[in-house]
Amino acid sequence: MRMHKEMTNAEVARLLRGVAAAYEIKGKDSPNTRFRVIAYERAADSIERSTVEVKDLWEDGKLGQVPGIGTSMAEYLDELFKTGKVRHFEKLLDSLPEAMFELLDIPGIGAKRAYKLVKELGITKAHGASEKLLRLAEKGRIRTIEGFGEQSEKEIIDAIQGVYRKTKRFLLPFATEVAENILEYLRKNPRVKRADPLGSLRRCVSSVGDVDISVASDDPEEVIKYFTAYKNKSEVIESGEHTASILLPNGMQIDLMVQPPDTYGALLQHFTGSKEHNVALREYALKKGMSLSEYGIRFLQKSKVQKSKFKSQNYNAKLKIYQFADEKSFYNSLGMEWIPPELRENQGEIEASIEGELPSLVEVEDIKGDLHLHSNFLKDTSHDEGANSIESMVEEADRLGYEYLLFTEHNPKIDEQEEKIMDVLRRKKEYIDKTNYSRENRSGKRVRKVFNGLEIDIRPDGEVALPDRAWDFLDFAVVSVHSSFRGSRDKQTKRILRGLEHPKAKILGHPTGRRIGEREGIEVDWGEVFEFCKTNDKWLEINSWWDRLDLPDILVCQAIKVGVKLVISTDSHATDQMVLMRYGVSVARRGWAEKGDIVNTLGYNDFTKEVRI
DNA sequence: GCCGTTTTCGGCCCGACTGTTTTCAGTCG
Repeated sequence: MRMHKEMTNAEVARLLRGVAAAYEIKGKDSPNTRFRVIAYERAADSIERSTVEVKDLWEDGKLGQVPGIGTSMAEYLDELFKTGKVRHFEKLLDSLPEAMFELLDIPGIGAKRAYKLVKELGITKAHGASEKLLRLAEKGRIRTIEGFGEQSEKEIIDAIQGVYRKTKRFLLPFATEVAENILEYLRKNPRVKRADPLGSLRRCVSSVGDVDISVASDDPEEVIKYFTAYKNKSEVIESGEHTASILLPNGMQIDLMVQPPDTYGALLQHFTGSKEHNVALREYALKKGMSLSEYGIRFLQKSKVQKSKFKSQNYNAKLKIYQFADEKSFYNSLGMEWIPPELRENQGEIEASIEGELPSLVEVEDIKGDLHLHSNFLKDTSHDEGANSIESMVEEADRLGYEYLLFTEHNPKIDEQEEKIMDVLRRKKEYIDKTNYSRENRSGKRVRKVFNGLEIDIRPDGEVALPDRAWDFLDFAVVSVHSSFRGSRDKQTKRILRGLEHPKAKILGHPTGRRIGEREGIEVDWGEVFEFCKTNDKWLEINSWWDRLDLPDILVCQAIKVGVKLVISTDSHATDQMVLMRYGVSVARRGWAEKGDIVNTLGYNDFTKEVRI
């Protein structure tokens, strides 16, 4: 396995997984090996999930912040980043065939099987090891190895071929919409008592692999029959007693699980995850003498918990397990508050829940205005024009119950003559002033204000793409990066801070610039940007656009800790996109945001005080 | 090797599935 100084998180994680595999094979005799392997795997998971580069943390002397990295691991990483290698790891890895490590990527093959396959089949070249394995499998060579058979040979073939196929992930808004159609269909059946999304979809992770759904019903057979009869499917993959899977024409797999209403709570809890949340929850319960599973809670003999708390619960004497109809009673029985699914990532929510200090998360209903809207009023803008009129977007805002809006068409192309730019912006201001006047008086019931803004490019050097005197036409504006996404952290940080210089540059739009599945965002010293925003009253946007969802949840969490104010906006380019606000809200919730952290939850009067215009 | 609301020592999540197994090992989520 290659090591070098500039290792990314993914590479470090891969290295640690390799070390875990090596220990699994070499340390058979030592009783502690099992846990050492787990420790390395946990550290790898933790590093892979971290949005901050571990190398940067190391430079700042903050390696200890990463969960799962203790004194030994920190010393090894220190050696790795300093010298480009870890002698201890090299010694361990060099004594094993290099080819086995590539096989670890194949589902169903772990350390032991990878080692055995490579040894028995004499695969020596590390590069292309899985292709070689595939060819040998197709020749029927694997079934001859002790511990393998025809079945496992076939599985290995499927798995290797599948590696190159099954990588597709779906964006949250898309998966949610598909799932909701199916949930709606299921709920129409009178035998369905409850139907819920599970897994990453329920936790509102920004992209999801497959869609899992659970149903509470006393008649699983009937529900499965009904589910597999869903019209908009391309095939039924599997249909059993309690579970079934269908495939949709777009390639999305929908897995269904049916359970009786009495035991539905533990099931919902278990399959909502995350894995890390569940592991931490079970470890906590274990210390109190309780064992948790998808079936309920079982008491260990040494348990000191008062079982009186459980009196109201269903006790299944045969299975010796307490069963739960809903999640709330499950968590409550552990002495905890119910934890919103968005928080279940083992990021401190368990501790907060025990202390009764869970945040009161922001909700869609709290939002009082949309601050990023593209109408079709301006032509020849630097990027996409909106599809609909200001009027139609204002009508939609009324329907959504908003009290104010900010129109933020892209700035006019900068190479136009300055007088021309001034002209169109003057016309827009006059139009909005006029419209507001008539609407406020006519409505009678509620004041609704339309603010005049723009979304202005921050150019590579940090200058904004607008003539200085044009700012006078605007109430306040969004500034955003739309180009030059590479570039050093230092340069990009300076660029952002300069872009926010003007007092009316109030909001930093889609701050990282990422497009999920397309490109990474810009590299920025977020700590510095957060401090700047806090001191200078700038707001960071959580953009609800389906493949942006930007700020990402983890940065939301960090920003809030510093005390930075955020806004949630849709970046709508058409009227029917304004309902996408819920996805921005879900990002905020995953970042532990409360109503008070989000500026556009303020009513009109408080908002104008906050924006100071 | 990590970690602390019983612990700085002594623990370490839980169950399903699969295969080659006559009682368990490996892998996964």
